[in-house]
Amino acid sequence: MNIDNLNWKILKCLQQNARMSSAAIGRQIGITSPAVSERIKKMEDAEIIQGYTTFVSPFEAGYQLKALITLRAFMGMLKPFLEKVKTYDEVVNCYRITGNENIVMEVVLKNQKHLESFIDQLISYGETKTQIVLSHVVKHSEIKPLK
Amino acid sequence: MNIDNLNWKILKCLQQNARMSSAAIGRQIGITSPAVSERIKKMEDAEIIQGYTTFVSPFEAGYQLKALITLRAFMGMLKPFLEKVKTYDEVVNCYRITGNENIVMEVVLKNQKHLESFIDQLISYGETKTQIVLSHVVKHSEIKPLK
DNA sequence: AGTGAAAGTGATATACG
DNA sequence: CGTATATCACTTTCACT
Repeated sequence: MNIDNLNWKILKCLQQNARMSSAAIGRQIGITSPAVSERIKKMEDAEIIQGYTTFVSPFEAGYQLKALITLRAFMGMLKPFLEKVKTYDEVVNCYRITGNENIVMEVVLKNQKHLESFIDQLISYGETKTQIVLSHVVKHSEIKPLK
Repeated sequence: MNIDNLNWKILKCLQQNARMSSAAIGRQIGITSPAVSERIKKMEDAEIIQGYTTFVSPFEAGYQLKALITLRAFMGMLKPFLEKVKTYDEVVNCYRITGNENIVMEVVLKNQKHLESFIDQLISYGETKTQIVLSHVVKHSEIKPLK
């Protein structure tokens, strides 16, 4: 399925505010709300739109630390880790990557003690490297059309 | 502002589907829709809720490669980079981190050629390390209450 | 802080260019 | 693929608790 100009305008609106009504989107781009709703539904069915989420402030939720943790899995420990990682509340994102290191995780933590106990849970799976996040410079910037 | 049990239930719904109506949330958690709307507005004002977004498939949008790029900025080049990075369409996330390396970016790219030209744009700011993302194992998992 | 009711607005289905 | 209309659902406001 192709993403035409109108759909890109809809995606721009929805990426900026997923709770925007079809009517409001329609007013901005110059079509009626049923037309917007139909286009959204088709993009959902085609999995161009993969879902809608809410950004909850980790800080306000009590997570005062953010870190990137890189894991170099021990022999035979990557597969068990890929299952286990889904169960950790601390892991917001987890990427499997090429190279000597296998995994990069974005994690949220209460404090240094929590970081320590979290890393302790990882040591059976492999060697870890921890980088504390000082600031989230670009946050989920929107996907734009290729030039 | 505190996040009580009811607000956590609302946040759970909204993190799973930001387009869920207040009425539908109310039915699930046992309060009326005006009560839900009011709680949502208060969490927005308190910046517990930082926004609502839509996941657009980078693949469907023509970005067939995802990578993590680490930057070790040259002396005096970090600040200019922190401004410049906001203008790159390829950068979905950018973190400033502790350690010898200053920056980790999650980037989406059309193909290897695009990766090459993107890295070329970075070399004036510092040394880069590129890790291709094989799979996004955990994708924006929801923020949950601390135990 | 939550309910219930009224008014306005939005969503959805259908018929039609 | 879009509009127009009608019906139903949702949101918002407000008086009340």
